[in-house]
Amino acid sequence: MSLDQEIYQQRRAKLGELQALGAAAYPHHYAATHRLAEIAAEYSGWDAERLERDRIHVKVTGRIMTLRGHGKAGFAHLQQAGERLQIYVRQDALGETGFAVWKLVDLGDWLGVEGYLFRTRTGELTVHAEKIELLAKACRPWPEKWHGLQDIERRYRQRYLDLTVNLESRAIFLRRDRLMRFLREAFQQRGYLEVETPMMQPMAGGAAARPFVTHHHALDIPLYLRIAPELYLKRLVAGGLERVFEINRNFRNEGISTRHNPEFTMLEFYEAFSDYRALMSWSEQLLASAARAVTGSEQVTFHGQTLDFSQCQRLSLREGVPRFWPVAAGPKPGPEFWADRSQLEAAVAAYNRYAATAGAGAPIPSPSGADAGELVMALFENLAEEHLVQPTIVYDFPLSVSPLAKSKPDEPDWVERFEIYAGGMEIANGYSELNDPEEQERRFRQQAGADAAIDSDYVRALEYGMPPTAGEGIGIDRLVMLLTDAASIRDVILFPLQRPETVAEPEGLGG
RNA sequence: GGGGCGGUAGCUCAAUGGUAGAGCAUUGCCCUUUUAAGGCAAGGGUUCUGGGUUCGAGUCCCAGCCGCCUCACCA
Repeated sequence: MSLDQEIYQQRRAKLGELQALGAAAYPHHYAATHRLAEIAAEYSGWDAERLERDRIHVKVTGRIMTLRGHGKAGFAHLQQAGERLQIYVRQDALGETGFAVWKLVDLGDWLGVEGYLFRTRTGELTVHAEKIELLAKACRPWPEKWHGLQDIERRYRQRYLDLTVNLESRAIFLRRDRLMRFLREAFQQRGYLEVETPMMQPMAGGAAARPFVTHHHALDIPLYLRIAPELYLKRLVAGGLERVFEINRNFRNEGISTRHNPEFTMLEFYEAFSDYRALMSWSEQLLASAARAVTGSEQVTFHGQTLDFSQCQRLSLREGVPRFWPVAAGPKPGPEFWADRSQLEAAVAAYNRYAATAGAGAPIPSPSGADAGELVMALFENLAEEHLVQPTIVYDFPLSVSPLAKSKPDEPDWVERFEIYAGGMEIANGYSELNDPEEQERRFRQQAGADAAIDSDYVRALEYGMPPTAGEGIGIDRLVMLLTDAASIRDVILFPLQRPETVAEPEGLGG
């Protein structure tokens, strides 16, 4: 029998002993008078004399995190919502039966304690227990109290342990919650309506990622988990919901990395009678206020660097290529390299030679097959992205990589689109929305290929008329990473996708 | 999918190719103001799996599984 199983059986047996003492193994409720945080807030200033004079009776609950037996007495720390409070028990205060219950208590158990506050010789605020009740037993052995749970895989798999033992992990999710509240409030104040659109879609549109496929039995049709809510949200704008936002999951059947989880949370929002310029300014303010709301400052530490959200740098995509051109790759492309096919291909060739020799990056495949826009985009992503540590708005993208964005009036091959980068990651993407149905249909057909299906209801919605609109998506998980200095997207997602585990059964319940 | 690193007791970690250890946790005894409580004693191992080299493998080699990092994929 393994130690796990041995401990499991010992602790189940203790539940039986507890019932023999007249207690419930798993009681239904416990009426506490205080949260541990309330006790800390109200009585941390009280000295021993005052606590003795105005004796404060409390009933508290918490999980046992430390346990120190002293013969016919003992100490423990209860933890509740990240707060700890010490309790002191002694046989003469608890009585024979109460003390027998104490003897059956283990690390990790949930306990209800009734008593009065006092200060120990070392001055620690402590509950002098008069009555204790086991509320739920930890039948599995608890992680080590000092080093805690380090194994990164187990921290994700068994988040319930991680959240209790690693309080910095708990703090990340409290910050995440604060960000979500802030964002909802900010959008409501700007007159936005929060909506929910289908996560199961008959066609996966709005982005170019591989979808997950499932099947609906009653209708006998394939359904796709959405890769973006975009096309549904814009239908709503066409329907007169002039400002809408949605915060929810997208699903992309692609690789997993420190910046990618197959399901991730996206904030998408659309406002009528607006354009990408307006959204750039508003996004800039939004990020600054979000940083302040969540961290208390517009300057945020991320991977040892200070990111300043008080203002975004701005840079056109086309400028980015010469700006971040590495010396080792030879002469910089000229300022209008993108307008001339031969200059562009020369730049790609120079970059590819550089990528091969320095091992500094991935080569850009098949320059002759790609159109100019794809090449400029590839150059930008390979050269610039990692340098965009300070919050930066990159604007004006090639049309060929932006099938849903509206062209620039004076440059038909370029669109009114921007992305926001910070910490070397893309965190937002927005544009003036294309609302000409014929133009949209042409671009869909070009993207999908002649025979492939396109979302013709979306085109139909545009045919009824969608007002001029600007929209944007913000990657919430990555934003949380920035605001919590997280190294991996998995640190900011409670249950990141992992290969399934086979759970060890504790051969409990007497076999 | 490519490359790099890792997998040892419940947890955190040690161990030149030579008897697998420590701290915490667990069990028993002592202990009525401790706090990583303390003292005495005990139990606990498929060293990820399978092959191979060797007198001898946790250690070296090969294959596989799992994880992390990285590159690729991913508007």
